[in-house]
Amino acid sequence: MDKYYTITELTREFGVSTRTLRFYEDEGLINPERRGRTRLFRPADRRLIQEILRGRRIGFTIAEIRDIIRVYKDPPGEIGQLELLMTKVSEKREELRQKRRDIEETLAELDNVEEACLTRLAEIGVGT
Amino acid sequence: MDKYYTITELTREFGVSTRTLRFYEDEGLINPERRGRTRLFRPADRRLIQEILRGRRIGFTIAEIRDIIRVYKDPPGEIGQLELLMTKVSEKREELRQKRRDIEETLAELDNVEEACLTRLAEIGVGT
DNA sequence: ATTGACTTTTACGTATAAGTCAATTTTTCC
DNA sequence: GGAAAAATTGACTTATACGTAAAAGTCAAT
Repeated sequence: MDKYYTITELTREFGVSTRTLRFYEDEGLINPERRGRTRLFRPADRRLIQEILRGRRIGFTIAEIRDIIRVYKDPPGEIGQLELLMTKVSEKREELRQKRRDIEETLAELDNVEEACLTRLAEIGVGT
Repeated sequence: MDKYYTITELTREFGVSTRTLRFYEDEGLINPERRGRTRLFRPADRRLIQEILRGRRIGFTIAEIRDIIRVYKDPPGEIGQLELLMTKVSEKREELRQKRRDIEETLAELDNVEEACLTRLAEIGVGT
């Protein structure tokens, strides 16, 4: 049987527009099959879209996401390319760790904001 | 004495341009003092800039950063406003937690990418 | 064969968050 | 006090990631 998805099924599941998925195809991130002109998304495409959106949430650019995806499909054969890629991977890793720290700190700050709100609410609530 | 910083000191420290800091001022995120027309940044401004850049790294928009900053300066007096803010805080918290999960997963993936590279390198290395 | 819901392509438009440039002040330093 | 360095402003430009509109094509069901 080999299940496939229509474009709108996926837009609904992931909360994106058809334009977005077609854009990702134009950018070479996904390559759904076709029946006539209509795109047929396979489970593999669906998983890829999940990855793309995850990258997007983290703030990767399309180009960066493309780089990462490409390695899975087809790790480069040239030593220079491989080393370049590994350097990039290291950089990304550092960047992500920094982001994680940023997130931790901001989460702590949100706690403060919330507390300030509660205090203020209490002040107002008592007075009335 | 009360130390203050010039705009270029801060641009160097944080790796942003003067235009960026002025942009943040235009957007109402910071309010450095002036001596004549020249901006004088106090430690408080500096800390604020750190926060702004942290927010930026995480991917917050200027508007969102402004919202968060505003609460510190001046928590709103209206109950409705406070409740609205707390709702936003909750949403942000969820968003950040999602982002943290995304980061964890992507870090794990980068490990795989790296391993694929190493494997490939070994393959090539042995053959030559 | 028509309706309705969906999908396609192409092309141009838009918002965000700055970056760039150039022309002036302003400050600093000797 | 005058040159050099630094800072300011306004206007314009840029890149990314889609949005939107138009004009057809597709398909299943009535």
